[in-house]
This record gives sequence, structure tokens and C-alpha cells, in this order.
Amino acid sequence: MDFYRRMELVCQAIPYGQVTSYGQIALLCGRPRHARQVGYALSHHPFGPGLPAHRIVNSRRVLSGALSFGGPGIQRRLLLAEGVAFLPDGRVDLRRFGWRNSPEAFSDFEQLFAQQGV
DNA sequence: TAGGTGACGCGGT
DNA sequence: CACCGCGCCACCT
Repeated sequence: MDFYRRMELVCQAIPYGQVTSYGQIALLCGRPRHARQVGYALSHHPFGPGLPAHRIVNSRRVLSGALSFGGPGIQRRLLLAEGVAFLPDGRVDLRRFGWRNSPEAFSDFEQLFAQQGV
């Protein structure tokens, strides 16, 4: 499905050391209200290696997919390795590491999708 | 075809 | 804030 190919393009655009949410990925894919599908795809769809899925957290800033990275704490370790800091309660500090998308980002992705035929 | 299931999110309390 | 209910939607029985 095109949605998965769009997801791959968007996820690969998440900057090193930054974090975003399932809903934001869906939005950038041009599919509002598809946050659950992003989560579904990450756990079922065979994306190639190197897809930075660990940079995606839920809107509560919690690492909900811990068990899907091969064990508890793996996602946290990957993020710490790229310099992402956590709050005392264990949640991600989105204020400092959240991926901010400029309004132009949406049209930029639309252009990329068209160019890629998805 | 109908019903259940989530790596989710928002609005109300 | 935290907690809870409800809406969401592609997939899989």
C-alpha cells in the first residue's frame, strides 16, 4: 500500500537525535486520523533495516513499543545513544528533542510522494 | 460479512 | 497533570 511507502519516506526524514509521534507521521503522510495504522505498520510491515522507528513515541511521550525492539529498554537505549534526554519520570523531553515540522514540510513531502509515485 | 484488535489521540473530568 | 471513555481505521479471523 502507498501508505507504507509514504511512511518509509517520512520516517527516514526524522532527524538523528529527534523524536516525533505516531499521529505526526500519519499527518505528514497525508493521512489524518491514521496514527493507529502507523503503529500497526511498524509492528507488522516488513520495512527495511535502518528505519528509525525508535524515534517515534505516543502523544503521552511514552515509549509504548518497548517490547517490539527485542526487549524492554532497547528503544530507550537507542535514543539515549543519540543524545535524547528523558525526564525524571521516564518520559521523553519533547520540549528539547521533539521534531518540529515547518508548514512547508507538508508540501515538501507531497512533492516527494508525487516524485516517488506514491 | 460481522466482529475483534491494537507501537494511537483527543476531549472531558 | 492523570485518568478514563470514546472515536478512529486497516487488518485479521
